[in-house]
Amino acid sequence: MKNCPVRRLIRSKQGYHHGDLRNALVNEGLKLLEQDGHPDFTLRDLARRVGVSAAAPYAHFLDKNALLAAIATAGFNRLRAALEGAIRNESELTDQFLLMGQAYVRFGMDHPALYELMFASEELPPERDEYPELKAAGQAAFGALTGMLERMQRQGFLRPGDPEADGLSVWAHVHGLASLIITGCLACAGDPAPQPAEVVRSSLGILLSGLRAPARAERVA
Amino acid sequence: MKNCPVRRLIRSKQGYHHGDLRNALVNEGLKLLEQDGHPDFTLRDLARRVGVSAAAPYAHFLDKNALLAAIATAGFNRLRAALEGAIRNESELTDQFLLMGQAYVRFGMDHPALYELMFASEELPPERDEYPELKAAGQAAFGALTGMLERMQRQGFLRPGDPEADGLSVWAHVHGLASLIITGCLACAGDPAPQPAEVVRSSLGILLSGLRAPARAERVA
DNA sequence: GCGCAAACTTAACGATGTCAAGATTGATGC
DNA sequence: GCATCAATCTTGACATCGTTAAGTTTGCGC
Repeated sequence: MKNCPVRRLIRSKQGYHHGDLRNALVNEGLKLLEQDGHPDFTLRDLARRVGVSAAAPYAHFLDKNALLAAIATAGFNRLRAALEGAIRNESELTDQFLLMGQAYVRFGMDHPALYELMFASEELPPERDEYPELKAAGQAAFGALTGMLERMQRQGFLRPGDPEADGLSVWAHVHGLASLIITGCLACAGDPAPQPAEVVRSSLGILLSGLRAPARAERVA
Repeated sequence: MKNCPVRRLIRSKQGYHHGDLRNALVNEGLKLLEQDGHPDFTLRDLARRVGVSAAAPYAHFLDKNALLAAIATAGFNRLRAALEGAIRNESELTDQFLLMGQAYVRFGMDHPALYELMFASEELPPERDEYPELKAAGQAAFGALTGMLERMQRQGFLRPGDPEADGLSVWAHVHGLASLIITGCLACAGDPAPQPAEVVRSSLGILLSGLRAPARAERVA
């Protein structure tokens, strides 16, 4: 970002100074998550792949956790893009709920390691305020959900309600689906193992019914 | 289990042989998860607390992962007990859905570290067949959900359907809620931060509406 | 062109999971 | 009652990890 690191990278290729190590680490981290499917990689290995020493990352990240937070931030940005892309050029507002829900779960299935990292509170502490960019990226992705819900409510495809509250329901639902699928729990829940795509479709159908039905009075305290 | 380890424990207190190290490790692990709130503890520290050397656990567990699987198994047993206990002595079938759903999420909130471990696929590999007892305990907990749904369907409180398919929807939903709360994502999703109990109640209400509504024809392929 | 601060390397530290080798013990067969 | 054996535990070691301190290299502003 600052001082045009790309130019420096081109100029001094493979010199003592890498030039754009920060982005290189994040990108290589994303690549590494993609290829071996589990979110526990080694800082040393990552540095090795980028071609720097094991201590070099500490010039750009306070911690290994800070690097993980940067990778997770990139993950939330990609998730938001996936959600928005799923309903782009889709004029039928009715279908957008299922399309976006399916896109969410598919993102988790396609990038399980990245997805797990994004929601791992072991490494990324629950006080996500520690990483403002991560928090903002997560909120932006969530905004794609609530935005879609708000449009559907306004057009009468859903019962009127607080888009943020309903968004949390939808988020929890699709996140739960993705998480159960990734952790292999869904495969244990039936014999024969349920088909993920089928479970997602029927499950989203149930939730959509609930979001269409008029809000009912609470029954249980 | 075999050879009545408890009697041996009483007899030879603190000798060279511990007597019931396997259970002691699991129980101390549960206690450790409870007290420091994050699921990454050290095998050496656990052994230290139980009063044995760092290598002693390897007489009872192939791996650190195998020990974690045993702890997670105990966690699923406790979860099932919590779910069943939530609707015990509850004659009103109508309320059981919300009661059990709330009990599920509360279990996650009350035991975040244990809950995270139970669903961490980093340590516990997605092929959970590797740990048959863990798989069985998870299925049993899931059975508490489907059993409740089946009773409600039979009594006409829910629209008829496949209890297992509906159970997966409910499981995904409450798991998603618990996971978002534990990881701190829910706290980031609003300003001011939404109250977990309130989100859970309204969210379960929406899902319940969907499970009551007659199944609709699919609209989207 | 000089100097300085940022970006890197090397070397080391403590801690971790794990293993091989040996010590200790309870239980079993005679 | 005693030797034996397998299970259980300890000791000591190994490679690897995240992280830090100290020194080296380099680009950039003056």
